[in-house]
Amino acid sequence: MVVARTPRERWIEVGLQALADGGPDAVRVEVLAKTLGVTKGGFYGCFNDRSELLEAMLEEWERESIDEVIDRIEREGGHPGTKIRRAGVLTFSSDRLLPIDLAIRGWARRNEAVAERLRRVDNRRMALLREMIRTFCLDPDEIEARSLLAFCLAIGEHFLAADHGESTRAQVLKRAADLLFHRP
Amino acid sequence: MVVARTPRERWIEVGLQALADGGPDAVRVEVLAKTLGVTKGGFYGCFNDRSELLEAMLEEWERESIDEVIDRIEREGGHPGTKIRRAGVLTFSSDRLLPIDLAIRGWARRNEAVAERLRRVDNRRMALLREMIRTFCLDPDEIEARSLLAFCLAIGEHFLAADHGESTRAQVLKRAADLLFHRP
DNA sequence: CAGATGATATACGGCAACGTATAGATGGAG
DNA sequence: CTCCATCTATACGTTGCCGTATATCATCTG
Repeated sequence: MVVARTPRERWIEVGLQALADGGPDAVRVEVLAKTLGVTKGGFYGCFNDRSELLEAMLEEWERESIDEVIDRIEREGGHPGTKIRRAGVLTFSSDRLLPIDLAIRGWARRNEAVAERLRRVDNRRMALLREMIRTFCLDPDEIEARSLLAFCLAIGEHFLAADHGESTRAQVLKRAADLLFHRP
Repeated sequence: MVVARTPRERWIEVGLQALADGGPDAVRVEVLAKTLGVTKGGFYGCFNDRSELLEAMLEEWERESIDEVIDRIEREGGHPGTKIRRAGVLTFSSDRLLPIDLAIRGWARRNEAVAERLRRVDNRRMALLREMIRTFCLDPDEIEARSLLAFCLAIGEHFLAADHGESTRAQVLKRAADLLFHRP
């Protein structure tokens, strides 16, 4: 068995990078090949076509977003507050995962299969948020509302262009998080 | 002077529709022509090239989003709560403007010129939110935090795929809005 | 009614990307 | 060292789209 010089995983890796930088339409086989310093020759040995790469990219993203992040924080355990904070750091502070995450959210609006995967990942994350907020809030409806607010803040922040006068975005985010995560 | 059968505005209109449906990469001159039931012949009489159409689309969107929505609610006046509610209805409940708005947000992440326009529009909207929240909240930092939360909720909601158990998204949104818009 | 004017259709060349076919290179097995 | 399996480079045909050039067609004007 001759080893692949450019294995499947590398195509997926640069594919996710291209997705993060330019959306799904920027994931072009020949462009990825150039990025890797090869031609597309080997690509069609790993994948039947471009759509199969897109599928594999989503698979990998879902795996990294759930298996790696969530399973890892569950394994390390700790107080719910610690856990959700660690989950936030692992996904939304990751220079790697965050741009991919945002790109996939835009993609999901136009593609039901992508939306389905996103739903699985988002439901896991919402479960963590609820768990954390339940530690200081009793009303289930309010738990749900605060969880949605927190999630929307984490995501929506990156889709907003507004300024905040003297304050920085980080300062306003901090204050907003305080409102959500402290007993009313 | 012979009238244009397909004037500039119609290209912009179907362009915005294509943008809403498939993002900026879906705005293809020949595709729009087919949508309009014509060929691209007349297109290059209205625009020098495709990028000029994209520019004009953004111009039109900014105009509709600010001049029409904001100026209109300012003119009609009323209590800040009434105004911001009317503004929300006019933009975020619009089957026309909302999908364009969301598409532009994704686009802005990859294009500085688009981000600049979005900033102008978002700053106007944030100003309305602050004005409303100031009616029941005194702390300027908290006003800013609540405004950001409200805006992120309105936008982020559409980029989230999570479910809410027995509740509907609309119910959770209602409760979340109550948390933000009522005196602490 | 016959140009003239201006909008649109048609035809063209070019480019970028897809997917296929084939030839060549490379590493492991004997 | 040689051969074979397998991966990759190259070349090709096709498609979709851009932008240009030119022909055609509709409408206004005299």
